Amino acid sequence: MASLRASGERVTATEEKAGRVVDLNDRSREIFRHIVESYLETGEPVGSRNLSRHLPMTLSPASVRNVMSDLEQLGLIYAPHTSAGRLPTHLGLRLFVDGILEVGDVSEEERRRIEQHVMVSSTSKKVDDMLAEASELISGLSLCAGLVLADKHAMRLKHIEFVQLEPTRALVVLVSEEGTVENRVIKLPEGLPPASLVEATNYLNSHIQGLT
DNA sequence: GCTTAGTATGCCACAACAGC
DNA sequence: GCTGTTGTGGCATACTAAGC
Repeated sequence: MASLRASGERVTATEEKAGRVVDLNDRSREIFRHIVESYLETGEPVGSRNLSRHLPMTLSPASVRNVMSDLEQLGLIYAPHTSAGRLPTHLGLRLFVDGILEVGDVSEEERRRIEQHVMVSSTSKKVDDMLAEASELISGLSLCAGLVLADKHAMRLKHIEFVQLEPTRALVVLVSEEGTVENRVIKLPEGLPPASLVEATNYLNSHIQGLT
């Protein structure tokens, strides 16, 4: 399985597959990129039909399936079951992230553009808008997917809300003083009366303001 | 629990195109 | 003209979710 480098160092099966990925044509790369990006966005399997609709080039679902089949053989994607779409494998995600990291150093010009853009944005916009714009800017400069994370340690709470989804699940909505909103789904103890959530909401809102 | 609709894949046949 | 490659469409099948 493992081949040998010129230096005699062994190449793992993973590295070997990664090398074969380089041989993929632009279309296969584009499809792989869409699968990973869609997965990162929704967490759901990506189907050939949906993919064919959203691809920049015109390809039928069957053609997309053929490419998907190649990507599956390379171990980059897999199907959770026969009638589901495809998900990126650990190897696929690894290669995708490596691809992002290997875009290269940011040039002085690019750095200046980013800083200038963020400075302008920060004076007039909400954090969510700034993050979206920063992601767009990075994506534009790198020609890859852009991923931007905000520092959550500094988030100071302004308001909290519990929304019961099911008897044992609730959605927690956290609003920060900066205006950012975060959602979390939590498990509830069985038999918890709905009034308890209202009580918890009122209690927390009177005690958490300004806390991290 | 059963039925139905929607969506997905695999397989096959066919068409278009390029290379010989 | 023949052959191989690539792309497309159609059909059968599988699975999930929703409705009854």
